[in-house]
Amino acid sequence: MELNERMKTILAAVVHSYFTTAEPVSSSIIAQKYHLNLSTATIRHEMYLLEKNDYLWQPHTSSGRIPTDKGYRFYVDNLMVKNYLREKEKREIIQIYKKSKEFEEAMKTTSQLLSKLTDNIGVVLAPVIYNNIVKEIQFVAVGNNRILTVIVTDAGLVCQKIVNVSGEIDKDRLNYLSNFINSKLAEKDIDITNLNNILLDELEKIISLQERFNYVYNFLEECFNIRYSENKVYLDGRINLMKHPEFKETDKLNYILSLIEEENILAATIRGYLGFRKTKIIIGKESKLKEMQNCSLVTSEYSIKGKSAGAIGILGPTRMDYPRMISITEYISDKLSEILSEF
Amino acid sequence: MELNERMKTILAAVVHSYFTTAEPVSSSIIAQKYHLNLSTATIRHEMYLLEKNDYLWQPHTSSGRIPTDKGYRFYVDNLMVKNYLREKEKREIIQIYKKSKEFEEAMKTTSQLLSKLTDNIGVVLAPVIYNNIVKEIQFVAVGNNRILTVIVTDAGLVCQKIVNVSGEIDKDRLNYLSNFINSKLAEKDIDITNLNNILLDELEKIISLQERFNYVYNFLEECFNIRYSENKVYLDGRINLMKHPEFKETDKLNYILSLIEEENILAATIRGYLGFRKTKIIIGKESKLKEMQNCSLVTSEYSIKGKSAGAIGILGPTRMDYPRMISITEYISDKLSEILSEF
DNA sequence: ATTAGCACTCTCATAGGGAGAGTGCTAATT
DNA sequence: AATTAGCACTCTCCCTATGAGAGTGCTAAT
Repeated sequence: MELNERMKTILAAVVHSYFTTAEPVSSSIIAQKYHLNLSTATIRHEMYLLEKNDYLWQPHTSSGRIPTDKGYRFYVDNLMVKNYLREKEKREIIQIYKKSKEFEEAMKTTSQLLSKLTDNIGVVLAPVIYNNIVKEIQFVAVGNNRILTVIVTDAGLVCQKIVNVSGEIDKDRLNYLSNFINSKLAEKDIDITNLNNILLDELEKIISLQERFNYVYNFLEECFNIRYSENKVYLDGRINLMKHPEFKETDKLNYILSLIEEENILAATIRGYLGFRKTKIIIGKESKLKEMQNCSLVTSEYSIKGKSAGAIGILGPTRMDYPRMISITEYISDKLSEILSEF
Repeated sequence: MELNERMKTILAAVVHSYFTTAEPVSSSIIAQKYHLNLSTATIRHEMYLLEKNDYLWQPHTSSGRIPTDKGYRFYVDNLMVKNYLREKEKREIIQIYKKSKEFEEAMKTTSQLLSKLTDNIGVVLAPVIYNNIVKEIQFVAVGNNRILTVIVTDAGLVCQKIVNVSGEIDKDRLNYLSNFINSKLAEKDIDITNLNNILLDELEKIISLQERFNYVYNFLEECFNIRYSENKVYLDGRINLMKHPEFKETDKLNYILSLIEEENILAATIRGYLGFRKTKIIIGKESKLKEMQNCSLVTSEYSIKGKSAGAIGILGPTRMDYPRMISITEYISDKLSEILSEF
């Protein structure tokens, strides 16, 4: 069924009122607060139709109405008015970011900003590295039997790993090795995912010539074995959950807490939604995760030097101020992109 | 008032029964479950005295009794029977640790182990570095205008920092610099806290002689400026809170959630209790933090190569199985010490 | 010193009732 | 044909009452 204009107006009013008060919305509230010049009976009739079409639902007969996931979806896709951050808010965000001189700090600041500005949970996925071109590899002997491998990518991301080796470390050989590898890297663009295969193939050739490289082979294999599955996630504002009346019910709180406990699952979920467009909104049961059924997630991708790198987002009850969540997420992802590109 | 033997027995029984059932303990329950060969009236009389002396309290007149913080304290200090982990459990812990090849992994594994084994929140404070002797410093140019500084301490801890520099990096100068610094480090034991002062003093001398070092001065100042306040904390098992009936009450949950939201405060609190003895127990209001008033914290220090490095702990409701919490915390801290010492 | 006995207190579950909010339906109005 | 007034009906919420049950404190007897 196609919604007529009046139904759209009423749906938008219900979404707005329910977001504001967290109470089921009655026909008289719509009539009073939104000046539609309609009687409550007429509004009631339209709400009845909206309910029949799954845009609204009632906790019990003779109570006011609450938007369904479908109702929120229609609102987000067709009804909501874009929100713009005030200049003052933008300045404050920029001001706070000025203090972030390092990568880790920028990530933390971002999740804090997201949670403070939205009163929800702020989520930041660290940049993925696997589609990056490897620009440079350095080996640093730390102590007597450990080597710190530093991989620098074209986007300027730095990826480190400490590997234990048996036996003394010969610094000259280590130098020779890194010079050799870096010369190979300069020749062609090697994706970090292929690092292992390509470089070890190259090394095979030398090893057959120069036996003395043999001892580093195992160590290199370990160095290049970067675990892509390990997605660092920065979360902030869990306590904000307690501000929302929907999470007064223990089982709903339980769901969302177990969602944010398993950071890997949350990260994988967010990644699963990426790539289609910059900002993405997942409302309640639209997610396959049962833990997310009472929540909405607004995510926005950020980039480093123009190349998509990761995503930020906010997680809260489905009853949220979607226009504002979107504008905040988008603005912050833009700023984060700028900052990370400068590093 | 000095507690007589019978009062001690009854107090221990109340603590045990309340831990098991989470229900206020009545005189008849004590009589039935703990076979003291006393009538309920006698037990009631002793409980009355225990209450008068603040070891027990009643939620309301004519209800059973619950231990107070003081009651738990007396139990922990004088009554509880030491618990020993079963060999099977020890083996399982060792087995799980075998997978941890890296520092970061060991930290995460530890917090997970703590939370899984105790059904409470597992806390791990990363090793503090400020009382370590600096053994070695390496500079690695990453990209064109960034330098990765790697500081290795005598305990084998590695501390890294990326610093932006303006202008091109001369690799020969960087080498010269690190050789110079490492020679100075070999001469005397420099505490990491004094790194900045001492080395920059030394550099001053050279700079006056060799003008070309001037450009690195600012950069070094930034490199050595390690922020000690930044205490990395690993937390796991927040969801376990929901298993305990005491946190069904929203405001109690609120308190503990805000405690674990501010990881820095939690870390500082735990650090504040360290040093006196290996294992420390903080019960409810014994902590000055109002957020901790419904919780207990059991912490145990771990060491690296015999030198105290950090602490692990578990955080849960005051109604907890103290003997078991202690044995788990102590055993895991021992294992963690071993693993970190081997790295 | 211990205990049996008992009155007393408080919680908890249940039921009833009245107020209030809000709906759905129908008949009247525009 | 669309809108609305009117009204019966439903459901929640809050208050009160009531009785059972658990547990205590006290006293007198053992």
